[in-house]
Amino acid sequence: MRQRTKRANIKEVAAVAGVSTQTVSRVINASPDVSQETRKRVQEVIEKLEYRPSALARSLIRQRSYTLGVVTAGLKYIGPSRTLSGITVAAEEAGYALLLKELPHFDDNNIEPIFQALLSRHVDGIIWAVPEIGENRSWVRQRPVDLDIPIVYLSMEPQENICVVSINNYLGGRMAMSHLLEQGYRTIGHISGPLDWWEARQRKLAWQDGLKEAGLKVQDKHCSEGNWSSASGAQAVEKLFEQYPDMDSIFVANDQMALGVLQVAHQRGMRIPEDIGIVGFDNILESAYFLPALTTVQQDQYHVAKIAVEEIIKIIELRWQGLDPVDLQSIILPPTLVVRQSSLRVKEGGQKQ
Amino acid sequence: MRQRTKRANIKEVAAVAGVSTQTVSRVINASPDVSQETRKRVQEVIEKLEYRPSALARSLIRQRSYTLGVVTAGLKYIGPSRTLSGITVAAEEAGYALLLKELPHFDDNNIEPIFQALLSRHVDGIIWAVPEIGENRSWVRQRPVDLDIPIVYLSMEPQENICVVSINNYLGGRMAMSHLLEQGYRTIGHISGPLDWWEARQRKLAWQDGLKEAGLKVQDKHCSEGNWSSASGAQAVEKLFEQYPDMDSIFVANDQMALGVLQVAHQRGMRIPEDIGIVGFDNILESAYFLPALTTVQQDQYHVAKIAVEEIIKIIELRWQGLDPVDLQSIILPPTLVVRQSSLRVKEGGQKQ
DNA sequence: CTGAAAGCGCTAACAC
DNA sequence: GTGTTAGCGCTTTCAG
Repeated sequence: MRQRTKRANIKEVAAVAGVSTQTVSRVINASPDVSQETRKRVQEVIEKLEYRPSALARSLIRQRSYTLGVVTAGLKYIGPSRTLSGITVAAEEAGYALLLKELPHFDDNNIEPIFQALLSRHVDGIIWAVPEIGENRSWVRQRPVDLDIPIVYLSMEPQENICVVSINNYLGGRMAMSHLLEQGYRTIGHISGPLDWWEARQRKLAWQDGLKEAGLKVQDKHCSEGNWSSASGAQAVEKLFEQYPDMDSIFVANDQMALGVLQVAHQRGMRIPEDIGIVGFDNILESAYFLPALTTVQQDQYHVAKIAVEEIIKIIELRWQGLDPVDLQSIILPPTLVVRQSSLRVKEGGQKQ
Repeated sequence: MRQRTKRANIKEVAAVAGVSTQTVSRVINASPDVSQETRKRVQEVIEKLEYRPSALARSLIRQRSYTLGVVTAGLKYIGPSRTLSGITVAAEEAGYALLLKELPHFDDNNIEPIFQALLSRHVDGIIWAVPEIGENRSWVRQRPVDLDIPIVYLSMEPQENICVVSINNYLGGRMAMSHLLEQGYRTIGHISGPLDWWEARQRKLAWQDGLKEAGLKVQDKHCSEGNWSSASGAQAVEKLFEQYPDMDSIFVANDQMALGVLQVAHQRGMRIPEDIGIVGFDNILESAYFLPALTTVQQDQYHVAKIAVEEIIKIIELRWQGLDPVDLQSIILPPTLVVRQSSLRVKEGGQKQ
């Protein structure tokens, strides 16, 4: 019933055009060594037959697939999916296809099948977009050594001779702290992410160092650990109010937890930012509409992703030319602070509140 | 410096094991026609050489890649990425790899390059996970006809002889309306999504029909159109308060816009759910932590995705066996209502508020 | 049970 | 400029 036409291949085009497959190959690869007439004739046949070269066959013979493997985790959360979106945009721009794998858990360490699936499909490189958590990087020093393709890592502690592209989480935390201090807050608590996450540790460290440098004391009970969710933020802040009654502000390690904090503060009848100042991290789309609008540290995941794709392609190109880049460099990008009402205690002159 | 070992191929394995490549092929494909000893010897060599078959070469000769193309859009938003996550899980389970393409815009109609990129890499099927908007489906009746692989569509109006897997948006809207009516609300407004979205139209229709069936009147000025963002929700509700001062509740077409609504209502000193009841749609993770917690319609995107992957694989298998499924069926799944404080005006006995 | 030959769709290296 | 030969890594006949 349904008419399905099989896609034409290079042989058919060659036969119809009355040339060899090699000549067709030259035409589709824009080789200069073809006469005008031949080129035109072949192109017409290509049009007529709607011939499209097989990327698969090309990959096999060229030993180059123009495909990147992307390994991610927690796509149902907004951070990882924003990153992935940045990767798709950058890859499209660079003319690369994307083979996607999602780990079932953030701390999955069963990476062998992932690598095999990707390698058996001849990806030219891998972008490891899973955040560093616990021991889920234990393989990094071993695995890539016998790999003949490059890997670029996102969101992990930079190491010797691997390429990491990441936001500077520590700097972001310091920016949040400086802002709170400028606003006159002095007893600043912290709600951290899960401390087996590298990013969570970086942000917490910034809180500690920020206080220390301001000559303020840091105590364990001034910090509470959440799991990034709004629920955990609500729970953590309850605990913090108990352990640290004098607290006048909180640096919360992400926006979702900050949302939970806002809810609890509201229930307790606390005014924000007067009674308690709040700064989040991430700048998710909704944070401008929290009550009150949330001050937060913005990570430009699009930019990170773009750089990561460009970096890996650069390495692929170099290797292809036989030039192995001797020292792989990590790239750490600065975040930006987005000031909104939740922390704006000092009303400045022209300051839009 | 760095030692990179090229991956072994089937020839090397055959040579080392002292057999032909076909025998190796039989072993890796678990064919029964190999003697125990030969099999064992070959397997040992495979281990030693860490041989892994090339999926690429296999795809070429078998004309089957065990790879699905996924086309998505708006990955930076939570809906599309939850869907994608469901697809990755289901595909992994089924042993299929995923080639990912993201359209630059939701209403992109330049689909030819997308198809070519996917087809040239020999995907076995395509999951079109872009919501139906405006004319971005104009190609559906044409394009797939001359395609020799199946397509399954998500989030679109079911049509003859194509396979759509979707949540029943209309039913979800009706559930929201029934709930509000049960709670005694009578003057129910609606904030719709952009009406060029099929899903937005379905939800609005449910609002209209819900009112009509309850014997209540429907007026244009009782509805305002947003663009799914919190900002637009805030704007839409301002307009609605003006146009419909008697309004006692609002069915908002998604949770993000509902967040904007909550903010405006709060600023106006309105109590929720007493002065105004709010129901959202989507059940995003944060909605349980809005102020107050948001009643909403839950879409199980994981389930939709799982069904979609299973369906497409079923069709692929059938075609592979030469049995073209004559009539492609669409599958429409029911959502569920999640009741929270924002709409709970009637305090029942055992009802947890 | 095993192997030889052919070929999936394309391109590299060489002839002419 | 163009065609021929060989082969990427694998599987599918078909002999034996």
